[in-house]
Amino acid sequence: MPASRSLIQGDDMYAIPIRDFFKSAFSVDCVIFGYHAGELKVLLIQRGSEPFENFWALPGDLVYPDEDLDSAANRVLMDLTSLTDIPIRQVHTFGKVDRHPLGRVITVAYLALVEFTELSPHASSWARQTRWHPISRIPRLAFDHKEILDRSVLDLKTLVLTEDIWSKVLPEKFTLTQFQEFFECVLNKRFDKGNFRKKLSGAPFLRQLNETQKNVSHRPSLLYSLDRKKFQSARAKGFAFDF
Amino acid sequence: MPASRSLIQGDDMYAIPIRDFFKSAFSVDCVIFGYHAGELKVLLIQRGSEPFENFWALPGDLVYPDEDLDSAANRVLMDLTSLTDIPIRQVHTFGKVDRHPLGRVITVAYLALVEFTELSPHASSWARQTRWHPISRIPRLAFDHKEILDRSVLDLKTLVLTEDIWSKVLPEKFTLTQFQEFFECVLNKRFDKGNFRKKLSGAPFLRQLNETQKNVSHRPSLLYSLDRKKFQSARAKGFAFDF
DNA sequence: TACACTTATTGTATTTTATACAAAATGTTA
DNA sequence: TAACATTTTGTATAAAATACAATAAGTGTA
Repeated sequence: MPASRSLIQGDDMYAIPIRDFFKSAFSVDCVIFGYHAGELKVLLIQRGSEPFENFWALPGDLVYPDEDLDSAANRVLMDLTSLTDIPIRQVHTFGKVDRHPLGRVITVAYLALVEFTELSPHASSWARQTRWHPISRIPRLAFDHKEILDRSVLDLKTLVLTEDIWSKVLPEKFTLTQFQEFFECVLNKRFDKGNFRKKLSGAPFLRQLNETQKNVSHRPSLLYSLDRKKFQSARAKGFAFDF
Repeated sequence: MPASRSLIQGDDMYAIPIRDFFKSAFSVDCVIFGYHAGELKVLLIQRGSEPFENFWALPGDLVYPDEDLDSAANRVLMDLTSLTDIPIRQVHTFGKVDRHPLGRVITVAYLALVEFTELSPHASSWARQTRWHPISRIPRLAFDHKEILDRSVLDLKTLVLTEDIWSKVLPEKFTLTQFQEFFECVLNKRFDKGNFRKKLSGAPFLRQLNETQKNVSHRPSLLYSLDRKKFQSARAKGFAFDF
């Protein structure tokens, strides 16, 4: 395509009328990962209408003309889970010409991570049902959602090492074992217990509490909490886990 | 916004007619980084028309209705530099409601890295002029392009450690010193010469050639070349530089 | 109470990697 | 041939990663 087709940049000699450009839509799709006790799942909806009626799909929606992209992603998350205040991250934008049967629709994928037992997603007008699916067993998905999901799983692995998106999956007070199990699950690796703790022992963002586990039939663990401020400032200086 | 406004998902009781969603456009903007001899620059254009006439801006264009996102980014790069076969990477999508004066336009930012002396970008119908600007001295930019650029500089630092987008900035045959200088420049760090080489000495993707520098007034360096295949397979196994 | 049991926590010895710095090598140039 | 500039190799030390063992502190049970 010659540059001269361009209009918005100023040359309209052979240009497509600009109104022909303003006939597209964009959507957001949310990859909502759920973690609990060593299991990683993803929240899917079963579509209630065409196209791809009855197919499982990532929850998503068209973006309103007067709505920011990030707001749209938060809205979808909110509609489905009633959760606000969940950190979300943009992953990638998928824009193949024919990816949507109804017209030209590109979609911006977002990723979130929550504790899935704390959350009962409601079916909604547009979702026949919602269900947590283990990431290891995913049904056939609508649109290009499998590609979006695969990409997001990779991105999640990077993100847990650099950002505190895991802050919502651990209880307010957690043990180092829980902390380790989470990373083992997401990264799909095992760590030596002693060495894992040694690595974390200097971390300024882990506050050791004067409290221990209760009612466990073994030596109770010390409890820790996350100091978000200190994590952010460590991150700003370039900190990342090197698991 | 209530979920019930959604239409594409199936509920049209209170919905905005779907045609009202298909009134947006999207563009791509290319952050073309140029490297040469320890200097990092970015290619900007001076806009030839409104909006933001005469402002410096990232090269970009609206995406045609029948054009994939990646193709559009390649087209912009091609129009401006006549270079094909440059690896590009999607960075982020910027979608604030009012980011474009002509209507709802979200933009997908792409990043590329080239050797800037090998390239004479042409001014074009839509670009009054083009110029390489050192990343340390950037003029006021049109739209939200400063935000896009800042974000891309950060992404570049991550990308050079994990992907071979640097493959186009080094000559076919290069010295380890050149290799080191490139990373020092982009990452804005200094490395010990001996230790830097030691780290690289095991790298299977660096082929040592039976050839040395010519016409240098000091001990000539051995020349190396990149084995792309081996780099890719190392990368697939999780390799990344840890500079 | 004493002892088994389970997991937490600390420790230690070994290997590997990073770092700082120096020495030697190899071309050009005067 | 010696000065010069950079490459290349080496070495000594410090730091970090790893494997694995020992000890601690609860619960449950004889």
